[in-house]
Amino acid sequence: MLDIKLIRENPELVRQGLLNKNAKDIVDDILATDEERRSLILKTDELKAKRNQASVQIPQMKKAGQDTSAVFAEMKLVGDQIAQFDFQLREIEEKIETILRHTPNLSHASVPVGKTAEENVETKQWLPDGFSFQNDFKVLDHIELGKKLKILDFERGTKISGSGFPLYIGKGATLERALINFMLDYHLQHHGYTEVMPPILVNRESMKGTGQIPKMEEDMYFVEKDGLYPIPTAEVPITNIHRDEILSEKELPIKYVGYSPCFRREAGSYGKDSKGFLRVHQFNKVEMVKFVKPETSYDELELLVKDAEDILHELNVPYRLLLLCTGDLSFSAAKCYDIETWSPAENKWLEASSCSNFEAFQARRANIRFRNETTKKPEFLHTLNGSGLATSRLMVSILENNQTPEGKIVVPKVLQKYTGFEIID
RNA sequence: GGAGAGAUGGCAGAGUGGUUGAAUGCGGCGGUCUUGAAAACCGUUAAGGAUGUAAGUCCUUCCGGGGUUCGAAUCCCUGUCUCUCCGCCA
Repeated sequence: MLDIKLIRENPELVRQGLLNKNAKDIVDDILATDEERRSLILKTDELKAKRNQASVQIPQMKKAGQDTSAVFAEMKLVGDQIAQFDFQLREIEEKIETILRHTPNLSHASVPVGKTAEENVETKQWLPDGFSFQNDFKVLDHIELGKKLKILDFERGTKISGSGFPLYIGKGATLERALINFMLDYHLQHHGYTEVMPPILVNRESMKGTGQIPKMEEDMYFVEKDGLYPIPTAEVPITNIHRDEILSEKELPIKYVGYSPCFRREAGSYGKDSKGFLRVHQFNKVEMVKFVKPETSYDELELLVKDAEDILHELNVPYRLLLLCTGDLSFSAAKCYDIETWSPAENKWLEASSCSNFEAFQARRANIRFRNETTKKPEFLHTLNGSGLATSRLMVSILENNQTPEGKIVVPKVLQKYTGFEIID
């Protein structure tokens, strides 16, 4: 959520920021409504002060044996008026709230201005030793490999649940589990995170806190009977760990890493890019979430990206780093790097991680603060998160890049102690 | 799922209609004492909003929503959550 004070004090800055993010310009609407709100507050506060004064006087009058009926009559009227103004005020505040909740975060000054993904900036490409974009043999895609080696069964997954629900079998399931464990362990041992295993059904407040709701409500699964949402990412429960809390400055930064399955409806995306693992309704992800002091959040973002990259170095997976342009940034993000891994069969880069700084946007929505030791006042902290990483697309790259001309898969060295086997054949 | 109890400040915990934004304890912060620390003692310590250059002034908030009343932490209705017992159960 944007800070209404920022809109009040820097309307043109906000206007330009929203334009950069391809978002609706809500500035004038907000300013007018806010004006209305404040004048109403002025009126009600005055009446309430009057009522409070009477409340002090009445007991005194009673004690003195004076007649209070005139005051009662007057205060009755005052009370009715207060009720009326309060009702109006609530409507206005709801209006402001609704607008703000539907308004995306502004991007950071270092983010390139652009309309679409075309204008994202590739900032880095990392290729393993001996890697080549050309192969001397015909590479199979992950679906063919999965079928041939009996490690992935998309047809049966469809039978069990529907399309987009992959079934891992045999060494495929083991490899997936190995990958998750390796990533978790690596972040714990090398990057100083605290492991969490969060609930994977969350309530509406939590979904609002991180910004999936109301804007992206249609893309979310929903268990109507209990009012719970299967999480689209562990970012939701993990960020909400500290919802409505005031943390001490000493505790920061707090860094959590956690594995969870992720559920996304994302309807209306069939055909292109939707086969196999490329777009699924359920996938596994190791997620990193940080709660940090505002002045450190951009340094922490760079570290977060590095943490994700380290995993790919260890796995020896070719990847590139993209700095998203303003128009391609997600709703809540102020700055975001995507990490894309190479798929030789698709002959393209696949997004496997997204590392974002949300600044105070989520913290304001979820009311996550820390007490500034100098001023002694609570302030909104900054939240960040990044996939470290999502397994499904990463699995595409691992399978395809590690296949032999005979169609076998060589398990990456670092995963072997987790899988217990070196080759899938 | 059934029955009962409860939800108050950073935490614990009083308060059952009128200077109660809220006793008390703990914790935090500042000070006295001390070479320093601890202990002891003294003081201080909620959040949000409106207004104002500021000092300040005012308003709101005792789980959420609604009601009764001149006035609600306190009474009534309702929702949510927590705990205890029973049932079911990986």
